[in-house]
Amino acid sequence: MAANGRPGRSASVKDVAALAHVSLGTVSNVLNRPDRVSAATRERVERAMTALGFVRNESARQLRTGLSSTLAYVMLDAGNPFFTDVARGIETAAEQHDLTVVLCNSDNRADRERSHLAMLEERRFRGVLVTPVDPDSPLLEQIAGRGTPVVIVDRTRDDDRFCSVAVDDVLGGRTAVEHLVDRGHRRVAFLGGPDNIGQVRDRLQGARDAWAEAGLPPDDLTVLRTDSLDVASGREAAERLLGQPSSRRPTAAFCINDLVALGVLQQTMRAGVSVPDDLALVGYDDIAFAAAAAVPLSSVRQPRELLGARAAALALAESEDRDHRHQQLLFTPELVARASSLG
Amino acid sequence: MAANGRPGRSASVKDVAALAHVSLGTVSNVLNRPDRVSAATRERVERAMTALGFVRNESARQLRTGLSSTLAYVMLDAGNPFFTDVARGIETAAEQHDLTVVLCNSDNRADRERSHLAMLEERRFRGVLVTPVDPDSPLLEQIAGRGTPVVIVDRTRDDDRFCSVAVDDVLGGRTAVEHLVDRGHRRVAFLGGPDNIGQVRDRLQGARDAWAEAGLPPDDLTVLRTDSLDVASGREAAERLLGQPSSRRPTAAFCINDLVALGVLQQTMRAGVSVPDDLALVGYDDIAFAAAAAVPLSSVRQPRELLGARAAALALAESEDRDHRHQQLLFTPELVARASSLG
DNA sequence: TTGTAGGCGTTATCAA
DNA sequence: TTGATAACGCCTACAA
Repeated sequence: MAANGRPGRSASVKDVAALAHVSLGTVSNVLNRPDRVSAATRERVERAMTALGFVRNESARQLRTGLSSTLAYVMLDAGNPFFTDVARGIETAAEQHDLTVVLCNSDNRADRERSHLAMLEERRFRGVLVTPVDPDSPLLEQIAGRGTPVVIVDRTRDDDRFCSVAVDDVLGGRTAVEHLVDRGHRRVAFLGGPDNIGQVRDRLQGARDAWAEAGLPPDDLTVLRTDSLDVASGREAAERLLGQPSSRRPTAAFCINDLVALGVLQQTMRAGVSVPDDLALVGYDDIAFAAAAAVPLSSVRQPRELLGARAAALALAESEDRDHRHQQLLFTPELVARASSLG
Repeated sequence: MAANGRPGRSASVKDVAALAHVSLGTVSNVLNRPDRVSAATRERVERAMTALGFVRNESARQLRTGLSSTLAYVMLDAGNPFFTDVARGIETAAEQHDLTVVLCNSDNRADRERSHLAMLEERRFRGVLVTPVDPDSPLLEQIAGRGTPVVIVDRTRDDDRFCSVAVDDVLGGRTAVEHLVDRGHRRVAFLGGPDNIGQVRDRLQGARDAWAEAGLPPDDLTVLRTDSLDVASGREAAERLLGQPSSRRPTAAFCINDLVALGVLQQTMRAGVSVPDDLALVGYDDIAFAAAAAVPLSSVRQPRELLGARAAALALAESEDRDHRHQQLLFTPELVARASSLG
């Protein structure tokens, strides 16, 4: 296969040049400015390339040019469809600019996030998009300081040292609770946690705002904390919820995301409690599984793919623009009402 | 931030050497053989590194050493939890060997798979794991030919030019149908497609084997084709299934994967048809959403994380072993019976 | 223990 | 249009 002399190393421009009886610079020209080389020699060079199975060495290219054509997205949890949809948006946008995207999964672990970011920094990517486990990680500033565009996705930071794209979580929480109040609910539970996640705080804040503005007693909006944002946490929280005497039990639950809502739904059905008659349910994210649930789930939709696409565009703009001004984009969520909250 | 003279380029070993008043080789030693440098100078060098915000340039390192410490997994569909679980297995195994993993999503598109593979080839990764859209893509052989270990994940090829890890799909199909026959079903539907996917053919083959061995008439195992392997396809197939007169309608359905089964479940409940009383259901993959479905889904479990972990190990072994023999690993699936197929 | 020099594969500049 | 050459940042002999 590797028809050149050195085992373990594949053919280089030098090998191609030798076989085609041209200089190494000419081979490079065939690669990068084909117009500057005569048709005859170009064809000869190209034949040599295929004969040797030549493939450009991107490390050398990048070392020389200082440029990379790949974007990285460090995702918080590859198992959550929300983030894979964001990733799809990134990929679609990147594709239009001939960039490729690699995904890194930090799987909710700060240590893994660190090791990914360190790897990305060493490889000098064109841009790094990240939904951070730890939004305050110094690595983010460090990478940005080296000149690599860093875009924070689906999180906000208080500073303007990065571009960021996010969705208005306060508004999302407000929208969900307004909907439930409109539907006549007067005892509502908020299921979510842990509290150190900004989104959890924001959505709860929005929920409380809506509740207060409806003039309802604060104590009737109960909060059930969850340890994480997955299906199991939803099941567990539902058990606590259903353990309350039905006279005092909330008639609706607003869940921090669809995974939790799905867990609640499952536990509820198992207990013979009807959704939405005995318990109305609103989730968050509107992942595909939400519409496909046994009782189609009402959910607060975020523009997932758009989020990704704009994040990619921001990274690209920053990498091309000498004096770029960071932007914080905030999108508006939208309630999608389905059977789980409609009579 | 970049305290050296050249704008746009970050600090190099040379800059560090200058600041620490040592030679460039000493800096390299601090990086790679810290034991060979005196504590005093080492500390001086390290101070210079942090002062300059030095981060090793991996492109240069890789160019020089020819070695990479990152593995890539080109996944078929990042939105399918099956593949993210495989990816998790890969990451866990890689982590133990101090390798990092990047994920590429081909999203079921051959063109995107090609562009990812091309990118990976140019970057000379340590190993490439791939669940191919196109198992016969010449790029796979090309990459392997260049000396990069290529491991085929969850697919089989007829040749032994690659390592591969897969699960015995014929056995899986057999197991599912044996279970349904055991439960007394005498009219069963197989829902899956398209037919050019090896898994679809294999699982159907296994289903037919079991059916024949039970001495049941071939026509009573009906096949409903789907266009793809997602929830929407399941809903659509269920409509066709439920359109049949209930006297002739199959009493059980074996679905090509859990996404399809979830779609069937949803459509079934919407139509007021009871699972499992009117229609028993068995899926495939045993993704987390299966157990969490409204009616917990019976499913054929594949050892997803193990699959990934072993794939990573094979890639690593091949990259380290001069005369490596390719292995084809075949794992055994296991039926997990839940409410959807139990009376 | 530390310094020097050569080269990895590529691109770009400058001459021819 | 083509060729020679230097440089990107790093690692590793080998020399001091």
